[in-house]
Amino acid sequence: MNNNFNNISDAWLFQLKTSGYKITGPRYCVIDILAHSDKALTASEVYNQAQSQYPTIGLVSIYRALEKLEMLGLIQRVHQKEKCQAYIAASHRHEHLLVCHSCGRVIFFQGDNLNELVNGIEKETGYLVQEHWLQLVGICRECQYKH
Amino acid sequence: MNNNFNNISDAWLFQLKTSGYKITGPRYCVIDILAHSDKALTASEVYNQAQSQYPTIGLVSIYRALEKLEMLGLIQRVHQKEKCQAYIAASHRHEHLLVCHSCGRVIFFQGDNLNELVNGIEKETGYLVQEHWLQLVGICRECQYKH
DNA sequence: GTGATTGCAAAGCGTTTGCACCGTA
DNA sequence: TACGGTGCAAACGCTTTGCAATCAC
Repeated sequence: MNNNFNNISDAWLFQLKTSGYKITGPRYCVIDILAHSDKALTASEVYNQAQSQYPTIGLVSIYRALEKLEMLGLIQRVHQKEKCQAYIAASHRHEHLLVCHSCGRVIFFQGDNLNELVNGIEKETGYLVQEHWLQLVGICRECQYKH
Repeated sequence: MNNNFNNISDAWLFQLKTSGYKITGPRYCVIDILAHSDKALTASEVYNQAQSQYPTIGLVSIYRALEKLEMLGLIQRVHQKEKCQAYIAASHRHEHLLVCHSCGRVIFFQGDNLNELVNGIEKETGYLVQEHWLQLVGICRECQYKH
């Protein structure tokens, strides 16, 4: 296993290792899948994809790998109306999500400026606002042309 | 049972009735609890509160009542990091949520203007943005003074 | 009276835990 | 070699379903 960061997977593996965890087959497999997915995946979706490249993998290992990757800030949950248990590679910068309602593809965007809004709301309500959570839902280019 | 709309409960009961559903004890009870709560409540939280005023109520009836109230647009889910199964009275106007991270109290606010941001993102990404979802998390005035 | 609604019990589903075995470092 | 990680099976908690009894209209 090399440590030149040709891609996200390697960076994740490195961070796993330097955090004191071992690099194992199941973890490698989960990382490979999530680092290259542009759709948020649930544990069982990862499981299904994983079985072709690691047939003996157990669903439990997926759950445990997801837990660690989330703890390390490498993946994040995507909340949707129907379900909130899907994970996607986390963004390092301050970014927000745009989810395709049809195919589930996720992209990140920056550039919201909510400071003014937030300040006004703090004055109005007395709340101290700690974080904001903005997510757009729409239809991606490909799905628009499918219909 | 009267139909003058002294409060939210009555409006909800009226809408239930005019939508063809019967007004029953369990439904009345769930409506009474949710229409007067400023915190998002899960099914089992509603259940716990309900038992004092309707001791024979079943958890299943709570689930079925919540389902109908959500369908009618009278309540809505509140998404939080840990859990996304809690309901609160829905806002009619275009409003967003501000949730207290400490006590769970929810208030609504208006006045976001994301049109500019959304237009820019549509051009940039090719996505057609259908809805946006903005939620603030903070600490309410009371909880700030508790510590 | 009639059909919708209820509450119980059981099933269902996704997730977590206990444990003996295995594999990385 | 040591101990963290694995996979199986079982437990768990939340939610849904089947069904006979009940209740609103």
